[in-house]
Amino acid sequence: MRSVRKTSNEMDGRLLTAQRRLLLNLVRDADGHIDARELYRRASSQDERISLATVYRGLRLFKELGLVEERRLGQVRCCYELKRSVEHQHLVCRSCGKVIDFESPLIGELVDKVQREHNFDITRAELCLEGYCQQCRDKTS
Amino acid sequence: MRSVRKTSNEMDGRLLTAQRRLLLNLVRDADGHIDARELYRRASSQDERISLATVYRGLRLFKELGLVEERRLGQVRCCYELKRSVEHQHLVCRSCGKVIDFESPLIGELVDKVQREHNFDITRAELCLEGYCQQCRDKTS
DNA sequence: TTAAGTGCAAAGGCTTTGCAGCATA
DNA sequence: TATGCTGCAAAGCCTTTGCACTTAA
Repeated sequence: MRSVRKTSNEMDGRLLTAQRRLLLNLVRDADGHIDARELYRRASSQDERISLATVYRGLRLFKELGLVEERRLGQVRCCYELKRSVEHQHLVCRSCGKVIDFESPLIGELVDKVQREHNFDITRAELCLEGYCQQCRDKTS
Repeated sequence: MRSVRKTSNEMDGRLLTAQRRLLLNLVRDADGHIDARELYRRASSQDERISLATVYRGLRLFKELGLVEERRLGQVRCCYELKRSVEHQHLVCRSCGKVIDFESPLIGELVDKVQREHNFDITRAELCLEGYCQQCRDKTS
């Protein structure tokens, strides 16, 4: 196994091994919305010896380091995506499964308001809107 | 097994058996935010012969009939609650696990805006805010 | 040399399913 | 009687863990 010098302190003293680098790259390339199983499938095609345990351990580490975020889309399983600087939310088509990212200042307003009204210190806001996209509506009508 | 005449068409031709009535009552009494395991625990204390399979089958049926809603709070497991007429969202304390329901007109505004901008027909909005409540902040400071 | 990371297989949760028996219409 | 519902146990997922081996500092 070859490991790679960590680029900065982003790995916080942990090793950026070949497996972890591969996983991070795949999460990045997936542009959000990849789940553990699919990540394993893609990783296997580039490194057939990688194990599912390594995928799960990697994802947990990335979460802990704040590199990757875990989100739930609709009622399905967890998806992972690279953490970005701008907060965003998800819009999911219940028919074709397409996921659209969006952001809105209304979320911030809402968070502020709820914080004040309920005396909470809010650290995370996760909104998932579900419905049907234009194309899917066209198909069924 | 004793079953009960369905009160209206809310069971849509399905039987409102003693088990299902018990489960619905328990979900109602829990006032939202009960998970399958806890529901089974409480149901068992009133009917020790009830099985976990019946709980899961009941919950699935209630969901299909639109009597009960399944929600995810934070990154933990699914919770179930009676469907209410007014849409509401959840605020969860990461420390003590307390769940507060809230509603806000900003959600509706946001949904409208996203619908227009992305040409979606939005059928469901699920927002989960996480953070720390006043009491938990007081304790740790 | 020591600590960390990996693959493999086994074990853990949670949830669903097959089946035989029971209850209800 | 025919259909639907139940309990039980087994099986299915997804995820975590124990262990021996490998790698990197």
